[in-house]
Amino acid sequence: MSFRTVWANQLDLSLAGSEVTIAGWVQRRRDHGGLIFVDIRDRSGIVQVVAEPQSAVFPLLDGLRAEYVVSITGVVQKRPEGMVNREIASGDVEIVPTQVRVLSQSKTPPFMPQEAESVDELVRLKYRYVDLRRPSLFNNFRLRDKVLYSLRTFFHEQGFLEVETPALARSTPEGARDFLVPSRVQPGAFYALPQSPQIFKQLLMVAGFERYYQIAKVFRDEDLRADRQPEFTQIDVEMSFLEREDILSLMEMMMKRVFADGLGVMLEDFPRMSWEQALRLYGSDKPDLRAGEPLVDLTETARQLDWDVLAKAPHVVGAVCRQYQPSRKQLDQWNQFAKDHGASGLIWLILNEDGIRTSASKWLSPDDLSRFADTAGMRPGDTLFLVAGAKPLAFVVAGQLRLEFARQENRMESGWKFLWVTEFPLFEWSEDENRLVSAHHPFTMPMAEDIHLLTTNPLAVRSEAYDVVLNGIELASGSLRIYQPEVQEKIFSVLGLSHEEINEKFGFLIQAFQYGAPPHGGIAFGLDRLIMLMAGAKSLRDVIAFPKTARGTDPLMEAPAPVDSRQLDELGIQIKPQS
RNA sequence: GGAGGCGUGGUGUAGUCGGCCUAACACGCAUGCCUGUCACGCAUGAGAUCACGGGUUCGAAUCCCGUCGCCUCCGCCA
Repeated sequence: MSFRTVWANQLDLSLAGSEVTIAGWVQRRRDHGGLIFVDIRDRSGIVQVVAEPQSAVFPLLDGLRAEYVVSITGVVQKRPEGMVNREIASGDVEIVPTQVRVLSQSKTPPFMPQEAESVDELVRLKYRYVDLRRPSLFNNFRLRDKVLYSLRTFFHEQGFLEVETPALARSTPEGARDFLVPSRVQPGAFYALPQSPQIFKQLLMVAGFERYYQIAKVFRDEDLRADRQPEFTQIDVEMSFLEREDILSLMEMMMKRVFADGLGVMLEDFPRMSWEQALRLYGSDKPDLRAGEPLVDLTETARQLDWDVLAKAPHVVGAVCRQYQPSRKQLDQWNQFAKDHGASGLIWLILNEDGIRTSASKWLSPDDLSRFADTAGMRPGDTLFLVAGAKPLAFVVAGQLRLEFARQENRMESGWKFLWVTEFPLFEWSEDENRLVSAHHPFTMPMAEDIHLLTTNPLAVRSEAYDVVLNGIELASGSLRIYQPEVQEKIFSVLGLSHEEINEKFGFLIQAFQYGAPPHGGIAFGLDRLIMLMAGAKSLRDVIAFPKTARGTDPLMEAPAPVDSRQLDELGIQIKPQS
């Protein structure tokens, strides 16, 4: 006797009269004294079982409680006239049981799966297996599986090999804090869990694998957010003998395939934008194209003024809010918003049929005002916010204002707004360390036309790096890699790494590149973020089966946890008392 | 490292400017009644260290100090 012959959502009128066996959990029991209804839930849906007192299995149904696991055999019966439930797939029918097997009893659960939505997340994580029973969560994993299947099919068709790389690797400088794993065999030495399989995948290119991918777990010991977990999954890709364009179009094809297979959505071609453009047009390296029009650069218009605050500002950036007439209080709030984000203040212009109101009426003539309004493309009813300041700041603040306005006023367009951001700077200045650091990572290839600036003006050097941005979220990041050892050494020296450090940290990579490295490049997508966006989930926790809390703990296993002193002894580790 | 929000039966909340709280309501749970429900209905009942520790007070869920936990954001995340 099998546990199950059909899924709950397969039951419909076509099966009326036939005998079936269903298996699942008791979702609810409705006891009418003489008549008992029991809803049975499996991962496909729900079906109603009904029994009258004269039924041989009536006492068994009577004894069922929430979340008992049962297998029920019975005859599918068309529901009486007017008793159809349109809410569930099997709502036309019900099962009249002939055999009820209680496979497993359940204690009263801390919460019912169907009410979990409103339950405290800590409780849900502690009883994650109950939480995961609710369809809305389960469906995220169905989608995740679909996407992974689609990805693997795509990669396989395109000649990629799925290759696993070590989880026990070595700590590398630069980048996020590593999770360390002590070695027992080499006392005092540590492995590091990979922040990405970066070096391994490049070594695979040197090895001639040509096209590699991996659904790779990676680890970063940094503080967490709704969209950040300490361990997460990357779609890691690397390929040889391809130009940047080839890589971008292949990866774009991949995303289109995934959205078609996963959601039935046909994506349009992704627009391209340089990092410089992204900053100037959206004040961000991950523009959200749903949030309306780009910023307007009004620096030139400001130059003509007598008023130094604007005329002498390095940049004056405008954000146009269409059909928006803010109140006095709202204007104050926007001003505070700008200050909170580092601007010295905010100038506003409100255009109406009867003229322009402004916070700068003392300094700007009517002519000045209309020049601004014209240049910014204002129409009656619009509000223009101006931010003056230095290069990144003025754009960034205006960009954040643009975003926040769209959010607050519900102006976000719907849909999937992808874009490529390219030509990132190769280096950034680190105030903390008082030195240049890699913007992407130290193996990123500089753009050929900028190589001559490496020593003279390194901050102006652009790189062959590219990001995929979806709805304002960084989804993927990649680059062409340096494959000439002399260029790599040059980069290391600009980064201020000594030969000893280079040899100690990256010697193996430099050495590998001396044995025939092909031109290569790659990219890594955040799989969890992708699924989160596709599923419309608010947190990564909703697309990871057993996620960690914001403090990095797992309430279910109660990890991390202290270990036995014998384990520490074996590792030669002593715990310092907390000060 | 910093900021904010939250913490009251199993779950969700009310009560929080000190007393009428011997802590309320809904869901859940238990028992009984009920033959067409699907958030079944009705009745009865059990169930609470008011996160933890300290303090103020005649009196603390409520005020003060500290700690812990959860969530969100900034820093951080090549």
